[in-house]
Amino acid sequence: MATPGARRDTGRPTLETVAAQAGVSRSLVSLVLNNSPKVSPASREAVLRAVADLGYRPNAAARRLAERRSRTVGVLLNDLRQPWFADMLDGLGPVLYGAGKHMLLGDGHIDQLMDETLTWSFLDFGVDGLVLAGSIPLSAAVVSIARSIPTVAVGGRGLDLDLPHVDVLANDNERGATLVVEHLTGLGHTRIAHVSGLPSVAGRLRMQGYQDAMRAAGLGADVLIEHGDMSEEGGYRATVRLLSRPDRPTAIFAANDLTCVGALSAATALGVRVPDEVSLAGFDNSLFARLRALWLTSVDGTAHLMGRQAGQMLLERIERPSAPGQIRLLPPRLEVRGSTGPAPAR
Amino acid sequence: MATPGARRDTGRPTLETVAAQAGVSRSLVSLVLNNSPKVSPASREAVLRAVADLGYRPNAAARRLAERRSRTVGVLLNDLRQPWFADMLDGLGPVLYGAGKHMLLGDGHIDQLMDETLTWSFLDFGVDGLVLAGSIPLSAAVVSIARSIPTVAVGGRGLDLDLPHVDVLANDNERGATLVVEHLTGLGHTRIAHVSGLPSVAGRLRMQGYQDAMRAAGLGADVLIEHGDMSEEGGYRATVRLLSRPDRPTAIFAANDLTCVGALSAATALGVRVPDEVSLAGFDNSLFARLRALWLTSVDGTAHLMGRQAGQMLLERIERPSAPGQIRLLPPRLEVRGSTGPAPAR
DNA sequence: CCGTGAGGTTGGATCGCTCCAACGGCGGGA
DNA sequence: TCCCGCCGTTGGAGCGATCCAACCTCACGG
Repeated sequence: MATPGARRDTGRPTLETVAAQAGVSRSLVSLVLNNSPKVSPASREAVLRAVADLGYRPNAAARRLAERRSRTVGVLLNDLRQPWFADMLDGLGPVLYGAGKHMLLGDGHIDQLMDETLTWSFLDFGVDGLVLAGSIPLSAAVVSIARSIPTVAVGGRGLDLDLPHVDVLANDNERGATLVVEHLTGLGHTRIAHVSGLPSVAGRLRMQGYQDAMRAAGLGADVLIEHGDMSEEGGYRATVRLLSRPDRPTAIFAANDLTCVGALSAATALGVRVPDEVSLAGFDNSLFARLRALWLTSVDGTAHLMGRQAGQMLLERIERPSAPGQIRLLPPRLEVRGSTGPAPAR
Repeated sequence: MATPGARRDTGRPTLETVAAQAGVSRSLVSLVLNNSPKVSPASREAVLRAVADLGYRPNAAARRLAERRSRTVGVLLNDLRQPWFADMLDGLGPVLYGAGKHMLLGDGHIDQLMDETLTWSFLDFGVDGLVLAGSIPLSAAVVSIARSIPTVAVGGRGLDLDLPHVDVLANDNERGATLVVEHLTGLGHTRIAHVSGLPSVAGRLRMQGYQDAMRAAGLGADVLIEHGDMSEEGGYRATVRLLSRPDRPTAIFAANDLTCVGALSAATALGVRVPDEVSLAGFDNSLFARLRALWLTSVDGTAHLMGRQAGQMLLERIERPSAPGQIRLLPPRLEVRGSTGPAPAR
């Protein structure tokens, strides 16, 4: 695919073009574009008009090359399918754009299949900062990047990240689990089981929170855990096992909404009425939980707020890259819906 | 080599560094990296070792500036919340990466809030091509971009795009609607209603397909449409209206899965059993439709395949930018699940 | 013995921008 | 009147890559 011969002229106006049109020098145009205070109103006016007339837009690559920074941050999501990303991004975007930064999105899931080209390309591109969202697997590429540029991890993974200058912003998963247990005990439940979502850090913390809260409520002996895997299928299977026990639980706390949906299906399939005979609670307050047909009580991780805060933390870190990394936990909120109700009379 | 006014040295190795280490010239290193055939095995070896030793990675901005192309395509999604994007991207990603292109993702929804900075930044960055996914509103920015660089529109919008050199790849929405109607008539239904999703082009086409298919089945007189808006809420309301009629339909074709979920809730709320008393079918075969607890019959738009094809079309268009734009429709598939069943005996 | 061409290799120009040192004009203080 | 400082402005040197024309070896045929 070698294209021999003359380099094509793209025809797009450059600084040079604008300068000529405005009758000033390249440098002056540059100063105007970066709104330097030391430009006379007259020149500024002339330049701006030339810019408008020509429809000039600066070449990002050239700017990046000269400036040695890209005014761009990379956002690595672990799987676009996770609904909370959208909310998180809605919070993150405005903060970054407000600071004059652009956002590059990448899907870590696809990236993995692609031999991490994306992650590397973030580095090659020279992003000024990186947001790791969700439980990104700590591949060599990611670690290497996180070590060399300002990074904030938001969401699930990260608490065990243990990199010196990386900030971590997460849901207080343990607190969320506590909220659920308190809600359920408040309704009179004692046999409260948990369907875990173990592979992930978030899952582990939620399980931990469940155990602690149960003990704190004096229900340490009633702790009952079946393992799921954060999927609907896993939730279904685990719940079938739970509801088949002779001393079946009257309430189930699922590690996430998808698991909870699985639990709901299982209860329906076994003819156990929700919430009359068994209460179900999920985690994430995702779109699923909000569907009328499901209407699940769920812990809200305040994704939007997390996005905003992640943005601010990243901007601060870009300012002072070597500040010690901090961990910030956001308090979750319980959204009570139709899947939980009073414990059945014995 | 006294460099006056020394700018900060980032410490990252450059071509120069590698060349020095390998004892050859910059140019040779460049040739090796672009695997030119005219390099002696010895030099190639030496260069590659130096690259590995130094951990050299080419600077994307510099490359882009010199090459005048970015090896990158922009993907503008209209709203990350749409589940089919993930599947589409799973199809698109490998094709593009396979051709040595990177992918920049952008969320048009956020972008709108942000005054279209993203869209412009794609242009500034100099993406080689653009994928418009879903029903992107045709803002000035988008139109201007689509006019100046190779673009493929995939998914909902686009059929009415009417830009000379833009390819359009879409679901055959009308055919999908036909599949549903045929499935339902095959089950003995005649009073088949439709909950539309009008604002969007896809919604209009699905409605059109429904009408045509009804007529083709000799049920032109039974055409019954209530307007929804592609949301759960809209589906709920429309279905309440439909099921409250004296001659209530025995089957409802919803414009998308979310609408169908709303319809399901409405049926449940009104005490109408699904599928015994009313059959429901959706469109998109999204995660919702696949949830056991909902288990909706739905039209599958083969998002993964669309992604793959969109990638190929874009690559071709990048090769020959001025070829006439083509429109390609992909045949959908009906995924039959638990929400449809035989028409109730009269 | 020399011209020739192919195979490798090299320097330098270039991409479009930023940044810095230097420069010209103008007004005010000595 | 002269000098100095300040404000605006300018040319030029990078940034880190690509690419082309020029160049240097040799091997080989005449």
